[in-house]
Amino acid sequence: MPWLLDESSGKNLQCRVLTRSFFLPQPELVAPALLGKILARRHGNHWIAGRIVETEAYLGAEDPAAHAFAGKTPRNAVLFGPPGHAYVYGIYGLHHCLNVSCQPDSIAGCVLIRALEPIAGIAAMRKNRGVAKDAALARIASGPGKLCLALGITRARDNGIDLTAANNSLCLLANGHQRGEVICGPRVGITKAAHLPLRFFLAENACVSRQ
DNA sequence: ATAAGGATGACCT
DNA sequence: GGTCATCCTTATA
Repeated sequence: MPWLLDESSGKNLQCRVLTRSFFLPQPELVAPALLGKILARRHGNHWIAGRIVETEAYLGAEDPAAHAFAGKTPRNAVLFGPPGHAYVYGIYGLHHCLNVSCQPDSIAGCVLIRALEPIAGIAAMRKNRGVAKDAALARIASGPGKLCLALGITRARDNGIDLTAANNSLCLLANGHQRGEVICGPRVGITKAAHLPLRFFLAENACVSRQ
């Protein structure tokens, strides 16, 4: 049971790792459920962590915008594996994006983590991003590429990691935090199936990737 | 062997 | 709001 120091409130947060069954339902159910949960990177005894404030659901064969749509390939194999694992891919040659696999083994589906509200290791996040020591908190991890850079997430290091094991260097945690109102809307940056309301974010949260 | 095209972010106006 | 930097996977020949 990890404890995280919330650097904003000064309080210690007792957390539990999310279970495999959390990720068993369809992505459109898991995506909103992940809002308010914590994505944590551990280097030995040191934690970098943030609360998830924005997600998107990507389905399987019925979703033309999903990487799994064209079938299983070496790149997207994690999506067809067991739930609760990290699918990390490079985009535009410049950025990485982090997804969590959903649904039972052999059924594709995932949730894209799009934005975090920094909780712990905030100085390290700023350093990883290459921004000033006093750069705005709300802009540190307010996008899928930004949060991967802030937490040092890459395909080479993290693709396929089990996010439901607290001992792993990357994992997903929950604490008793009560999240705010969830808003649903169209996904960002895609051209296919762009009308589907599969993006979820916390209302009036400054850390989402756009208003 | 080669070509096409992204689930983005930073910086400019 | 527009431009551009720039890499890897995939499909086709």
